[in-house]
Amino acid sequence: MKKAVTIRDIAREAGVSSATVSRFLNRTGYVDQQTGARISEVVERFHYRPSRIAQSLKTKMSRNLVLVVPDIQNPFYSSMADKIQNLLLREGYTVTLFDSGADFQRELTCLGLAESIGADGILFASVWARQTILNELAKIGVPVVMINSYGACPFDSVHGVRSQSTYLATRHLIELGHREIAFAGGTPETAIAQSRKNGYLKAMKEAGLPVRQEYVFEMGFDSESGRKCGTYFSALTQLPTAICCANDLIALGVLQTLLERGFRVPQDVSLTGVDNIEYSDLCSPTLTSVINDSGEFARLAVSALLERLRGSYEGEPREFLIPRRLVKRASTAQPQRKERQE
Amino acid sequence: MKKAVTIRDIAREAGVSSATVSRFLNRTGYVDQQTGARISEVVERFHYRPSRIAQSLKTKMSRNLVLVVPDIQNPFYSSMADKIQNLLLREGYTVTLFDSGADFQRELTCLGLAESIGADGILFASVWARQTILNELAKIGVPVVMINSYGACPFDSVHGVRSQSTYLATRHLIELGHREIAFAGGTPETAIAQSRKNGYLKAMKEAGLPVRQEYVFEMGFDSESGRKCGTYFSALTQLPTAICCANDLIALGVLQTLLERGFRVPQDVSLTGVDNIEYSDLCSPTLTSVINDSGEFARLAVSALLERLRGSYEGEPREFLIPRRLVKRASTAQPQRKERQE
DNA sequence: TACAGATGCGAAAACGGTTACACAGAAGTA
DNA sequence: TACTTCTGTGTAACCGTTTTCGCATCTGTA
Repeated sequence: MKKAVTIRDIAREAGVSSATVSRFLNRTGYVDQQTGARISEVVERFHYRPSRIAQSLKTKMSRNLVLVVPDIQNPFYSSMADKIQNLLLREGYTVTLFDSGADFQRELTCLGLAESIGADGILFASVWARQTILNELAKIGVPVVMINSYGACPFDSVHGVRSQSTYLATRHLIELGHREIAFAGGTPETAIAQSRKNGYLKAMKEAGLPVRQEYVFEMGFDSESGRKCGTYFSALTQLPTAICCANDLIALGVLQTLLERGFRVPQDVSLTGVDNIEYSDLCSPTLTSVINDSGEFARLAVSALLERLRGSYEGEPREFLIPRRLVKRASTAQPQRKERQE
Repeated sequence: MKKAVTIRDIAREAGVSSATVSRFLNRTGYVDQQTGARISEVVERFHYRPSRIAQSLKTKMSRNLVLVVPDIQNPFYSSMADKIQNLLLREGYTVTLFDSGADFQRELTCLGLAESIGADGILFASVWARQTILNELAKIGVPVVMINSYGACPFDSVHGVRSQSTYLATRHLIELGHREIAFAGGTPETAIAQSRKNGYLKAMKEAGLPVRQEYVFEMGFDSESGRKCGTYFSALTQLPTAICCANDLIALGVLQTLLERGFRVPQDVSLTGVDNIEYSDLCSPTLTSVINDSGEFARLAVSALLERLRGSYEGEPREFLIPRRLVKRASTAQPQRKERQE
């Protein structure tokens, strides 16, 4: 039902052996000009394409890599996925993309799949980079690059400077004069949520500002969570003057909810996000954010993986840090409401 | 360097033949309780996973499908991709995702790749569904479902009702009282851009409204194009009172540019998009749009493809039409400026 | 002339599974 | 009892490549 034409068909038609065809196609070993031309012609005429599957079986190289992301609908990841795919395609690799839904079990499932489809390597943006996961990865035995999974691991990894994003955002808010700064966090217990929260806490602590229990709200990393978050904060008797969000999607959700409720941004409350996704510059007010350069993530992750695949680097696990930079936009301003009276 | 443990290792260890192991693993043919348990144990102990590659070679089924989209960063497609992937994973299929960048040559490249990796089927959101492409698809010889590629084709296809989206949007604007309605189109010459433009033209014609040359601007389907578009329109001596955009990304770009230039939306100009992406409800003013249910696209496309794969449907190509629905939001209102004086 | 190396090619053995076929014993049935 | 059918298993061929040998020629050089 599928392909009918094999290398042997080509060989027969061209009057040579399949070995010669193979050698010609892969430019490995000698083959006569004439013969080559003949093969070439037959290949063309038969619309022959060698079966990657058979090749993989023989060479134990599938030239297929697996990329696992927690949420392909998050623009940071879709943009990164896009760039990774382009970079790898150029090197002759295809990419099988899995969306783990930020779920621990599904992350494991994805790894199982990665193993059975015979991926040559794995790019893993894991939010649950626990021991179980790391063990599983080790068992598979192919090169791995961890993306955005904070925490020690025996693989190459690329991520932003730990806690820097929310730290920068919170510092910015503090410098503007805010004292009542809330935090809208991501999926609790994940390393990345932890890291983002720590950045906020660190900045607050450094400034000698207290962190009020009710000013920390943690849900998920999507805009829906942001909405819930916005609902929660706007229901407080005392609205914070600023909210530092763990990423832009959350911030957008918060932003919308606040506007719906009649609050003004940034007059009533300032807002910051992280990732600098396209939409943080398309909403209004535009969103102050922290650049998380998905292209840079892609480039570093891919080049690290390629080096491992080629064997051009075989040393200790490397850690690639990507510096962030704050982008001030319209959603942050000096606090205009009176400080709350105690 | 990669996997070492094969089915024969398991067989030897369990004291049976590889045939029995295979039968047990695939629940095909009889195998004794005891024997099964023994195999199971060995499989576990050796952390054995059958090689999908070898399986594919033998069965001529890779259980891998290819999905080609024009722009994975477009939320409509990333959302659709996500849903498609989930649906197919449940059926035991993995999906390899390609981003064609809405480029004709790359669409061809993707098909070539799909063929060589031995995809069992193809879900193809093609913007260039021309004869060359259709021929190539036919040559591959696996089931194909075309997504959003208007125009006759010999494969199952799923798309919105032709021209309906922008037609609904334009009608809405007309009903609000607009007469000077501009159109911000997508990549010219693509079938989908054509279709969207036709919807606009049709509504205008029906209402007896003239379409002014300078009120039609066509670029691409992304927000950057939208920005260019916004710049263009705002430079006109006479701004239209409404702009119908070919999708939400364009609309968001237009929206931002207009706001930057000091125009008010919808007071100075009303704006509509298509797709109803998440962000059309997160920006402000929220964007009037036309629902393009990516989940419905995913479901229909997947079920059509599965039927073909299983052979449970083998008849003529089917065309699945997905109806749209307008979502009125804050970006559209009655025109408030005086009609232009001629 | 003789020999080493380069060139061109084919036979056949893998790679790791699936499956058609064969066979034997157990169970059911007439 | 004699037959069929059902169970349970092994042998071996095969899927479409790559690749190791080995064997010819051909070329250049001493």
